[in-house]
Amino acid sequence: MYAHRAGGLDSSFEHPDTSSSSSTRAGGLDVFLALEQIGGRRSFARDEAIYAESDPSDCWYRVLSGTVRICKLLADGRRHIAEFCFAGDCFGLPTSGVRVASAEAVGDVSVTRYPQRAADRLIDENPLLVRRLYDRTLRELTHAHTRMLVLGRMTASERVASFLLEISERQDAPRVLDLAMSRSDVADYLGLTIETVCRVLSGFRRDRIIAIPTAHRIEFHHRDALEALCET
Amino acid sequence: MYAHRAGGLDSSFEHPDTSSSSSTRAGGLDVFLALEQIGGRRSFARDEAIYAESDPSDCWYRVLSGTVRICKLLADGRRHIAEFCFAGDCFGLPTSGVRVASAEAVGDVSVTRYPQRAADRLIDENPLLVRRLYDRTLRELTHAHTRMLVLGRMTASERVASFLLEISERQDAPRVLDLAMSRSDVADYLGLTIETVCRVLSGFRRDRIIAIPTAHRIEFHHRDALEALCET
DNA sequence: TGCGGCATTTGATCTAAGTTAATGAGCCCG
DNA sequence: CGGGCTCATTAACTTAGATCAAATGCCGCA
Repeated sequence: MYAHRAGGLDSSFEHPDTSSSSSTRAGGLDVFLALEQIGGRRSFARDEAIYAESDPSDCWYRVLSGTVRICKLLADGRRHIAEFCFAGDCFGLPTSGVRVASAEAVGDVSVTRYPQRAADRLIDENPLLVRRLYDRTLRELTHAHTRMLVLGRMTASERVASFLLEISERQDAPRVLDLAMSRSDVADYLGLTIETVCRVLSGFRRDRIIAIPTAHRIEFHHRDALEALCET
Repeated sequence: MYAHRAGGLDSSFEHPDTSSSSSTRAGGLDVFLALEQIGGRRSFARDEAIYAESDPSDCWYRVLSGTVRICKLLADGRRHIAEFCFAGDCFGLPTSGVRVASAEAVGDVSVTRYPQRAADRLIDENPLLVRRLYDRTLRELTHAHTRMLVLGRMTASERVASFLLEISERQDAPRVLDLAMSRSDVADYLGLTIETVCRVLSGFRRDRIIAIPTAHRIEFHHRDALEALCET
């Protein structure tokens, strides 16, 4: 349930963990290295927009450092965060010519930017690359399905527990958690309000399941209690 | 908002609408025709399982006729429907060796079944096929993001309105809607209860936005009112 | 045509989470 | 070092939607 690591926008090019038996090299050419060549580095400050909804979509990105949030807005300002992207994660892959969500820097962020045209050419030339991107996207889709279950059917406590475990697994730190994002980001990711997120976290702390030394640091005392909460 | 057609598990092989400039033919071989060759036909009765969660995943499917639901369950029986698949839609594409959701026939259903091994071989030989599957999966991911917004941030009325419009667009019938699925399926798709779905539909009927001649048939009288409800 | 069973609808409460509001804790900058 | 931010937390109250309960309607079948 909470094992999102393989599902999200993660998995670096360098450490593919797909079931594909294909080698990374094709005719002596490292296709992923080639992809790195065409990417340019960009930096964004906290809360800066990387792209906005309805922008033309002519490139995609990979996070080098920091955290990115992918957001969708309703007309009245309600916000939903579709995904958080950490170092190694890709985002903004093209589904049409126009962005269907915005991307913003949670803190200071640096990314590699891949122009669509050049990446497309590379993709057309390198079947392995498509295969890799395809496998990655299928895993993202699995993650999306898990998130739908969370948003559609889980209680506030279950959502927060699954969030803590998900982020912890993606950060690969089982005992402690550094949250780059605000309570408001967490709430919009989980379909809750800030206040509910706070109340649930305080509840977990009262029950000695976690400690919260500072607002953005969580220590796990009874990880099993959190795991029990989001058992499928 | 409600324009899910391009997003879902739809788009037949015959009518690709991707931005890929590649032709369907490679060296005179129609790769999609080849894919059809390796598929075997299967039929399932109403409520029959096509596969179950945690089953080994050694094939995938394409709907020929009828409607399929993709479900995930929580330990205590809470259910979520990740997707409805109609004629032409694919489902059960492999993300790992094990099913992460179950697939069930909503009514009587017939499908084409593609053995994983043979399809994989075909995919390794035909870069165009991966490219097509990749594009399709990216569109599914976009649809999944829209669904997350619906589940995370929309009210009951907005969810039901977006559902009616989504299904109507996928069925390509703008004035009338035949729902293959029960109220319970709709509720589990939208993260609501049966009763709430009924109440919202009754409300729409009271407001003369729709008519409900039979429980499984909806007529649109003021489509614009539904569209206004789920304006992003 | 009438009967049984299931799905749907409607109504009456209940409650989890939202809303509103007040307070507290960092933290940046002068 | 201290004042004024913003963000987080806590508490009081409200509400949308869930739950519980009771018709109602519809369809297959004898």
